[in-house]
Amino acid sequence: MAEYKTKQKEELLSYLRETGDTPQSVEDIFAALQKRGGALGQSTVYRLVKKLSAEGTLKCFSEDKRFLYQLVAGEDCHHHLHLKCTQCGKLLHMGHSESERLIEDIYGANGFSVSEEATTLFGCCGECAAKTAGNAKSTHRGI
Amino acid sequence: MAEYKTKQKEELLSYLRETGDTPQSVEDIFAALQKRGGALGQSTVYRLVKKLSAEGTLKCFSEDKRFLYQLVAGEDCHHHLHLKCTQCGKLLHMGHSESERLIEDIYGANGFSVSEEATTLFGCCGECAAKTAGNAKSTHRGI
DNA sequence: TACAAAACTGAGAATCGTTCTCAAATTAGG
DNA sequence: CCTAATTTGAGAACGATTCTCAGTTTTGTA
Repeated sequence: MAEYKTKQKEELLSYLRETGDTPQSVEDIFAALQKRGGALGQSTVYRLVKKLSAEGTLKCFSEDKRFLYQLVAGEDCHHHLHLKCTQCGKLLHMGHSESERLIEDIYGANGFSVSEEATTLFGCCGECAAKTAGNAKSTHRGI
Repeated sequence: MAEYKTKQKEELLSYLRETGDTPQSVEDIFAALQKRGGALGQSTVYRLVKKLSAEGTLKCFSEDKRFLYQLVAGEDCHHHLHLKCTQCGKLLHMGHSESERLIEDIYGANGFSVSEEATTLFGCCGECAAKTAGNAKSTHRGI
């Protein structure tokens, strides 16, 4: 008896499946689910989102002062690092073996075990680099 | 008349110069400056830290639920990636050349340019790994 | 040196995202 | 079914940050 299956969790996942690559705040999720029938309480959304992130099912990003969540597509998806483009929002997936190698290198050099679930590398994807070949727009918040 | 020079700002910068590589929360800064004579108000610390970040004088990154600030010392400090231990909170600095190599590898494999300023790698440092040699306690917050 | 406008400060109130609490409801195994 | 483990939800609590506004400091100018 480790984990129960609830309709609230299904609703939440279903919604995040629809929104796909667009990271959602708890407020977004709560409001959207309120509108369609399946209303979950706020606390529940916070709890689920937190739990699913810890499991690696969701990725969590901080935006200004709150957190955004997005479904990590695919099954084996928490066995590699993710690359998040800060311009278009796209989430790229590093290869499994590439991730492993990188993490081992870092461990070798620093004795530090990078967590694949907790880490996201931010930067600029190839397409965006091609498009915006000059005008970078920076918010002051570092991350 | 664009900018006035105040002793509060000097105090703050002086403190951050001392703490150097250890990122400080507003609370840290406020408490420390309180202890020594030069007490600035909280609001002032918040204001200064925000302004200085916007100017690029400070680097700001998020830890759990609040922001930490550190002086962008010289040319070196923003030219490497950071490793953040989610257990003890320590911030390790990757070597400059190691960072570069890693970023180049990723670029080669994915066409993605990792931003050193925006990225922090989360995980577990050697000491903590030694201590808690079994019961891994993960916080969910990715960033 | 005096003056006034502009910028800065600080104490406390307000805001707002998130977590906590706890009783009630739901789920799964026996 | 029965019962224990787990999840839910409403609202209170919390805590980091921002706002407000009257008073102070800084700076350019006369």
